[in-house]
Amino acid sequence: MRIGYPCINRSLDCQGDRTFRLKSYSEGRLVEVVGNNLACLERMLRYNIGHGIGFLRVSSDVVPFASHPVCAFDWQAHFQAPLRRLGRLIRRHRLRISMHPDQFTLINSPDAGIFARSHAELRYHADLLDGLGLGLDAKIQIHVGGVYGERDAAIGRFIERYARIDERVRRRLVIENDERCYPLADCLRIHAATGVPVLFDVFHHAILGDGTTVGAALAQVAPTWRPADGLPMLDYSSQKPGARPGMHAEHLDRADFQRFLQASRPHDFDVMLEIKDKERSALAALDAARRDPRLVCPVPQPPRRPESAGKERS
DNA sequence: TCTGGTCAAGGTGGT
DNA sequence: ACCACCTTGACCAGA
Repeated sequence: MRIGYPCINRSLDCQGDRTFRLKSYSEGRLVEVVGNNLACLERMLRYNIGHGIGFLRVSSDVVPFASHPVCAFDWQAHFQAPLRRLGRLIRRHRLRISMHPDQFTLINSPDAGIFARSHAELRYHADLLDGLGLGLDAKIQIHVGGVYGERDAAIGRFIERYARIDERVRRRLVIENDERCYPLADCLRIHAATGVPVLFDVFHHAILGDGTTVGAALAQVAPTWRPADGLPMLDYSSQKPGARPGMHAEHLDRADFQRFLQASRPHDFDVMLEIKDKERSALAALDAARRDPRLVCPVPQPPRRPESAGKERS
């Protein structure tokens, strides 16, 4: 079990998801922002290594407009060296990486144009993970999509479209149960038809589920991940007190997290904390899990010769 | 320099 | 048909 947080580290004075307006798109601007985002990603990775955080969701905004027609720039070639370097850092410390394209990525839309744009967006995510040189355990998680008034047809369309997606996307793609449209049971049904692994969202399941316990749900989800996919990934959050059901908490609810750790035994997985205060909750979760035999932390920084110690950080 | 309206993309659910 | 919400900060035009 590794523990992680999504996209942003609030303790650092850098943002790895900086973007700009489409209207002000230029190659110069793109290069500047991507350079910034990669530098900040490196700082997040080093922070995580230093703090025992083994799992990170990389922001979809690392390369703004990457899947938009306006972007004709070969960013993969231009940033090949830094991408490779970050990838080596990730692999050396056995960090787990995921990405989560946003809600506009809908492969089951009846609109062929929306599917095409979503496919392009997924290719970008795969390009970034490939560019980092990461193994197939680095996943891209999406939701099933919309219902469009006909669930069965919408699920059928997902299955059809999945077969048409590029292999280099498909081998990284996983689907996640959501809190409005598609509960775990639907995801498992889609898995049975396609083989796509199912990423279990504990909080969504509590809102839109059939009452299956966490333990029983994990027993169903675990076999959907093949060995090459790595450990199953999970999303965990808890309810923001007093807010509309479904709102993510500001801080880790330690007691709830410990109940989750208890209930999830003996299954092993990597858990992503979808909680607003990001790395602070990850640190609290690490502390809450410190006696859990499943917990693994990044391999500590190997000792370095003094003259090379400063180089990689510059 | 400051401020607030606005930002690529879609779908759901309420009125 | 239309709007708020999801989620979120920060970009950037205009004062």
